[in-house]
Amino acid sequence: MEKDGRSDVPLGRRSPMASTRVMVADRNVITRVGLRSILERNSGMAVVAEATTYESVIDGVDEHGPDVLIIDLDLGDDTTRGLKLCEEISERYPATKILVLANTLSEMIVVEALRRGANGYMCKDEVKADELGKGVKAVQEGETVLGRGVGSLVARGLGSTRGQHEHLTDRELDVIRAVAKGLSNKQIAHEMFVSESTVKFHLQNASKKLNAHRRAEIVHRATAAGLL
Amino acid sequence: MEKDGRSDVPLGRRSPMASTRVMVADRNVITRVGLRSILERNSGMAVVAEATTYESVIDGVDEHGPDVLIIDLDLGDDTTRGLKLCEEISERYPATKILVLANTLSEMIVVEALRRGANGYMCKDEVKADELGKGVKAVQEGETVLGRGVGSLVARGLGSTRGQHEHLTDRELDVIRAVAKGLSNKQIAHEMFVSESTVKFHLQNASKKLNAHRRAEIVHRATAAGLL
DNA sequence: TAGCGACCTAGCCAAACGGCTAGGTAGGAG
DNA sequence: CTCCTACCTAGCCGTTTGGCTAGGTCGCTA
Repeated sequence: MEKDGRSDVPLGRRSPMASTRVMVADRNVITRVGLRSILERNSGMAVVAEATTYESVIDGVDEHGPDVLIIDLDLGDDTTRGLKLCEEISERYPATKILVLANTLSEMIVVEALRRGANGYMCKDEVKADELGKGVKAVQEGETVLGRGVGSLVARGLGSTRGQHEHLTDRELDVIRAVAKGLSNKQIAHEMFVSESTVKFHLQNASKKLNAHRRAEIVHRATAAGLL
Repeated sequence: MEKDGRSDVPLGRRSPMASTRVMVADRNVITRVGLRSILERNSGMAVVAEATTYESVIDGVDEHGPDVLIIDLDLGDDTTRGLKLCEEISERYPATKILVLANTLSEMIVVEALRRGANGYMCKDEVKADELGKGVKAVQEGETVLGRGVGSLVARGLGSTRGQHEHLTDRELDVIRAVAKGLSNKQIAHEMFVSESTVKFHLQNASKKLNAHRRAEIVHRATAAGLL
């Protein structure tokens, strides 16, 4: 990506009267440019900063104090960091509203993001152009926005499971990643310097949290949830 | 998406002298707008058509006969259809070059796409803005373009495995999908109206093709390859 | 006609897994 | 201090796997 992972930009040449100052955090250039086009051209907003790495998001928010931060939680190889970022920003910069713009739709990620301070959640592949501007405006005004498909997903999840998946621990994630590589419990134990029993223990716990009963399913669900 | 999955657009108001006419097929509005911005603004190209579904791609190519088709193979829930599309277009419309623009990077998909007539392969998250224009121009001129990371991926794959993964059969895919759901061989057998032996048979074959040794790894690899 | 690929079936055996019970430690929060 | 969480370990037992060999039928193509 960009040399320092961040790029400042002259603000709103298209809309000098822009009422909303937004910052975009996404590793994908095409998406950044697309968002800028859509928001500046149609909604009279100004994209005042961009970021492509976890590190640079905070800096950007601090420097430019945007009204809304549009962020793809997956800025590296660990979506968990994106969630932590939500938490940090919503605490330290409450004036900046957060609109998550995700590639994939995972109930777990949605509720986690919302719980940690995100004000909205939309899915890139579902959203229409005009919904973006409306969504940004809505979160800026304090509303909580759930894009197409997201709302029903959450509702379905709450109804069926009463919202307990209480996120996997670091250790459990480690084990799952090893399982995905095709390792046996014995091999994983050796790799992690613990006993085979411990590996089975973590796997059992992960099974319950993910509501899976076989390691293949665990891998599948964890992948779908973007935890891998 | 759009009502009919396709939207024609007035061509190249920014560059009346546009030398390259490109068509964009991607379900994601943001990406479509972003590509348009990048290509028309910086490279003097014209995006003459867009498509968001498999069905509408052929129509678009047929009507507009673009020089280059930029396509995300994942236009629905079955990447395989994207591959078939490559084949069909490269056969029926040899004048239109195909540049695949993928979200994820999978050696298997890359070589399959190239084998079926794609002229280039780039990864959305890796590509830089200026590389897009250059890439489009290059494929238009008959070159084969592999974006950042793609080239080394393919090279690594060819060197290590001599390029044989000879794609999974329908049946194997069915079994793998069932495995991902956490079903046992017995359950899968019952669901597919075959014997448990058959399930094991397909799984064994899939294992060899994917170079995996445990079902969890099979699921993981198949997922990574976008076959799920 | 022979050959090939995709599909289906059977049986064997050691290894791996899942599900459980029943312990243990260390650190943080109330 | 006590509760709670994350972490670690042990053993048991029935089931499920992985890997193998050795067959079979279709339908297509050379």
